[in-house]
Amino acid sequence: MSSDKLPPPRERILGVAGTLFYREGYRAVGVDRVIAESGVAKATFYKHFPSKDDLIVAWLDRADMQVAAWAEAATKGKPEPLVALFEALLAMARLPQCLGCTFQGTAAEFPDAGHPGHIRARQSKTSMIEMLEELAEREGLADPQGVARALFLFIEGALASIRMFGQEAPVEGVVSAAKTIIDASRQKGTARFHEQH
Amino acid sequence: MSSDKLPPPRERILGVAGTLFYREGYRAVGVDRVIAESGVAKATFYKHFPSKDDLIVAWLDRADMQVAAWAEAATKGKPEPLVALFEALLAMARLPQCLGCTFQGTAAEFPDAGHPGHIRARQSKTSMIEMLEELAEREGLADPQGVARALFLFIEGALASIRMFGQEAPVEGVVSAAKTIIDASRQKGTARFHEQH
DNA sequence: CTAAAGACAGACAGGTTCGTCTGCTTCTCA
DNA sequence: TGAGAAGCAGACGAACCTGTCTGTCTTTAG
Repeated sequence: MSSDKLPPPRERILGVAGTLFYREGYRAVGVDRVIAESGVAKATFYKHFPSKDDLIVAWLDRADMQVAAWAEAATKGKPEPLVALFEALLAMARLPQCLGCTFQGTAAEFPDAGHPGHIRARQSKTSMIEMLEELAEREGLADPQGVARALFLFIEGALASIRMFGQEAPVEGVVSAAKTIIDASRQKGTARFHEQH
Repeated sequence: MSSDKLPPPRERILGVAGTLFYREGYRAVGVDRVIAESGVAKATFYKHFPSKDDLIVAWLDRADMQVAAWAEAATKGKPEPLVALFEALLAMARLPQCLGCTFQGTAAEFPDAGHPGHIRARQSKTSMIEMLEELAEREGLADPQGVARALFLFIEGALASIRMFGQEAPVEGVVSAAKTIIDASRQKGTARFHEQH
């Protein structure tokens, strides 16, 4: 009674491919394996995704939606949305299934800036920066763009560390470090005291 | 008269392989291409590097030495070595041949934590963190480990951004952001004011 | 009931991968 | 001068890759 019906082929392919790509990388996972593990015919696969690159981009589209939904849920209605975002980041880093950022992995596996996957990954990161700027403005911080970019570097650094170190990544301090950056921008009177030198 | 002698085969292989691996990735560059471009016989190649993984690790050894030398040169004798390190990082990011961090790329292409390349990359990052801790202690900062880890995230974030965005990476603010973190740790009296909440 | 669309199964082609192996040449050093 | 080490050149195999194609079966719509 409980869902004896499989999801449609396209969804099965995308689910399997996303998991494998994220865990093992794009080049390490062949199309044949995606096809076998999603229980689909080869012709069906190539009907939905004319090439492997199309599948990669489709997966990145899905991943971008998931990231956006995660950020939305983490910040919505919070009094300090930026701090809340970093707390959510830290919580995510502690999940065993968190292996870092798939967009960073995409840029590393396809260094050519013109590759469709690289382009899609860059889009996602650009919108992440824009979201941070928007939050910084909404909190009335001085130099919202500068704060957003500094915080973006923190996020990227944390995600890269997770890929490198796994669960032992040294990211515990990311929340308080982010607070330091945010608080420094809150002191409008003594703004940018660090540029005295 | 000026060096009509080629470097020995091992050096040629390592030089060519390093450049190609860094620019295009490990899986995108086959051993056949490394052999062809370094003008070496296949048997010679496999004599010096019994497997491709051995070549990868040898390249990472060399890259680690280069990074250590770079950090040494950037901080040696400077009154504020941590700040100087970030200034050097920013200068490096502006070089067109800078494409990000090869260790991050290694971890992304070989997500398996037990892969020889991943292990070697993790070693390099661990020693980078230790160097930062040492510098933080030498500067007499409060909570040197915490500062070192926060600064490490900045470095990793900047390097990941370079891989993603190239020359347009939003890293200009990394120096002043690092100063903010460092200065916050210098105020020993009001230490960790950001943890009031 | 019939017709058409969609999915399954799998062979096949052309290219690339890593690594082994066989000859031949050059250099070094005793 | 002669022997051994090292390097060059390239064939070869087995596995793997992406993408195409043929054919059968099931489902759905009119």
